[in-house]
Amino acid sequence: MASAIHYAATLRTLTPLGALPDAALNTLLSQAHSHSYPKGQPLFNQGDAVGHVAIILSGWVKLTRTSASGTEAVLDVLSTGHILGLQHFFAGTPHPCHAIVAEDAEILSISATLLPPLLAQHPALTLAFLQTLAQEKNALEQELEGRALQNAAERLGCFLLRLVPPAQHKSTQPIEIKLPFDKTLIAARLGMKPETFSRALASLKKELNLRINGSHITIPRVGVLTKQSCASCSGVFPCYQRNCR
Amino acid sequence: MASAIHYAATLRTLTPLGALPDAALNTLLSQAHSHSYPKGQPLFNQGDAVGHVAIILSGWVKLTRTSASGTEAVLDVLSTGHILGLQHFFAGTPHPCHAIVAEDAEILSISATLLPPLLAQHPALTLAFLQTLAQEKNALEQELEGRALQNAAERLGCFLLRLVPPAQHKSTQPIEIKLPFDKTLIAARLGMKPETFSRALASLKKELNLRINGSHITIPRVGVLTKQSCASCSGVFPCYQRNCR
DNA sequence: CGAGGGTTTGAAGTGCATCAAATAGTGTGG
DNA sequence: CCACACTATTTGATGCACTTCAAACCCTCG
Repeated sequence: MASAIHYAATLRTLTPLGALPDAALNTLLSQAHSHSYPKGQPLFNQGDAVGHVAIILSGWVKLTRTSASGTEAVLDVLSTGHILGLQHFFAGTPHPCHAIVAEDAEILSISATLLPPLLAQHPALTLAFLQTLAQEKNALEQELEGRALQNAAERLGCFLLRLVPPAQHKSTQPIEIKLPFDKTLIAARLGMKPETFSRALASLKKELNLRINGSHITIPRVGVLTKQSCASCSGVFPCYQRNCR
Repeated sequence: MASAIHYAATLRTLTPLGALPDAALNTLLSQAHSHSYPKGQPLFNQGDAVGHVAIILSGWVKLTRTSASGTEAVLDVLSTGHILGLQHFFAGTPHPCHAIVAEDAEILSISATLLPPLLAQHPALTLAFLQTLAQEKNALEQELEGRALQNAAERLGCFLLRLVPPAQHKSTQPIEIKLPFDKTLIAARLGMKPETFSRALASLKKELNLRINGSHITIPRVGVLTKQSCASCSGVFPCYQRNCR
């Protein structure tokens, strides 16, 4: 456990907590604690009561649901700046999914009891949460569209594109990106099996002359990848409000 | 166009507008107008600016996205009490999807310009919107899980179960339900082709002794359907916060 | 009655999953 | 620094669920 005040700047730019005035944010952070979690550790499980919200400071956390027959669906894999449990707090339901650390993570916990008075005092915070949730819901609908309309290779291409830094979206130079976590987890995140992921990547490599070295991938021409991946999608790259880093 | 005051009671129970005091709701409704739209009519299109929010008073509206190559994904099909465009208003983006009337509908339009002052004056409304959005986001994640883990027949079974009135969830008597819209649209809503829908229904019919007469379906034992449909899903029926009627 | 959309049925094709096994990569203890 | 154990990733062969294409059927409505 450590004090969390020195994360203020990060939280201000990356999360809706930026809607709070400095003093209120500092007060809030003085009541929060950050903690390191190793890969594999659950932050909460499906069915748990929502006792606190958890802000990811670093690392990756996957949200999953497990069916009665034991298969696991990965809903999302989240990183710095994402607030876990917020929507469950507002929905008034227990956690409907598991949150499991996918890559060693630093997590800031805020007790749910602190939120109601904070919301009452700071309407701007409430609106900021509303905006965040609305954008996340849009992103989720886009995800659903992708599952319906794109094949495995297109979904993967789309994922790779979202790893390209915004400054290089229009670049005509080769771009090197690094996969942020396990290929197995990326596969699950994209709704496919590891074997399918591997074959999809191989086919993209062939078509687009990707250079692949473990988790490092060089895309010779971003524009060409865009053309192949965005064909059966309703948006045009860059299409995601929320990106993947 | 007609005045909308007489919808107050409906809106109070079915929508987050119920968080408003009577006077404020009535004022709001006096500035809103209801209008009938025939099947097929678009309420807004992908890319449109968000000029107003639209509350469904009756009928059905489908939300769809169209890919560059022309295929259509149905995100949801919505009915009485759902507020269209709210999340796009809060996200600050143009409409990312089409809203098209699927069955003749009565729609109440509220200009988006009315919302900011209303939210400023009524924090309870803001919180109610937050709750609604959070629940809808949960439902969407459940949908995503379903697409990942359930096969066509299971998704259909799940859909049929959500048409059973809550009072009869535990009943051991045969229940008759009526499909609320076209089988073709239900198929799209469930992420399958009409042919697949038809075969899935036929297989459920055989396994569960459904009686099928056009859009009227009799389920001899709800519990048996539950067992077959909820097997590869993380929830236990009744699992949906929001239901389908 | 006839036109046209919704629905069903059949036959064939396709993409992804599954199963199985090889290979590469990573961390551990000696 | 190496051998081992273990996991991640790739590759091949096969199966299955859903799609696609085609045609029949059915139902409603002018």
